[in-house]
Amino acid sequence: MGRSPCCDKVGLKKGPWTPEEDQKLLAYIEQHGHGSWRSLPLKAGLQRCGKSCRLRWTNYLRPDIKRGKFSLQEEQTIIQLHALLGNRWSAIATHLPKRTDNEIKNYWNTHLKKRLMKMGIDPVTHKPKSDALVSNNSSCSSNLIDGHSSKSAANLSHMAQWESARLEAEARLVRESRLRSNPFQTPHHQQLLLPETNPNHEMTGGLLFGGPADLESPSSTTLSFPGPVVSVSESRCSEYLLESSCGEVKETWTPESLREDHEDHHAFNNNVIHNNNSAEAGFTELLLSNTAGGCQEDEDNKNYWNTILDLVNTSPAHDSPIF
DNA sequence: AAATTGTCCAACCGCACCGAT
DNA sequence: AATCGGTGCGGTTGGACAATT
Repeated sequence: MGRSPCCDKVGLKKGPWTPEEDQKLLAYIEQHGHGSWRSLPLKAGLQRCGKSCRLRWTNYLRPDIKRGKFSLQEEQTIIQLHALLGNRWSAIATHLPKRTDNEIKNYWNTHLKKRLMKMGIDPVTHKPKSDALVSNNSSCSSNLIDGHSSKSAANLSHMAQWESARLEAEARLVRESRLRSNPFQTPHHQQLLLPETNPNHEMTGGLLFGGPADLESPSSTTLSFPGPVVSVSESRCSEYLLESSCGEVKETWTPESLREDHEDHHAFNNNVIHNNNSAEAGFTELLLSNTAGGCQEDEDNKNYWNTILDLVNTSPAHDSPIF
């Protein structure tokens, strides 16, 4: 389409921000909210493009940012979520309060990815890099992972696909909900009014969802499949998750059946996360605890995650100065 | 002590998405 | 339906700093 640049680059400053610039940006947002990022620099007296201001704010100046070393718990969460979501940093960041997607991305690239590789685990697939490596070394800890069936891995991949879609919607809701509670939020953008209480919330996939009357979700979630692009309902995602985790998928998911889901995706849009806490805690819990059914695949899945986490936690490399 | 190499992370860039027109 | 502006996302870069030779 050939878009015009986000701002006139001529005369605009690039590179590291000075304390004075930070102060100007902070002061302006505290007083007015960011409003339109495009027009902010001029109003705030900054020689920066709006995009640069937004980045500086979201990754550095925002008051709700935690800086410093990642805790073991945070590392585990990142690894788990990355296994399911891949490089969906913003979705992952949703589950790590006060961490930015950029920070998580950097931490993954500089620490966790290397650590997994050193352990012989492919950081992309989260599986041992080669079967040969495993079969040739029965004492190798990665053997524990590879004992896991390919069926389970396939299930995991399906789960990831669905969970990914759900998380996207979830992340959006959480972001918007946060904006609501953020005193510096833009006054007219992205405002979302969540009900304070919900008399009939139900557990769905480890999360609390309100009834249809709760609110209209800002957008649907779209998945890409071989075939038509469809939207699927939250309830269907959860069903699928449960089915997959037991290895008992009851039906083949054809484009037609998925299209049916498109029919009721409105119901998905009407589902709402009841509050931030349940939204942020829900998924990880689901990941590790939706094995209540007790079927073999459940155990396999649980073992898979436990093994990854154990490996990371007990790896000598973990304490090595290399990392 | 100086030069080289490696690591980290803030910031940039380009693209995609979404809503408005 | 097409276009446009605003924003968000993920990949990449480059400079500062640390470690090593």
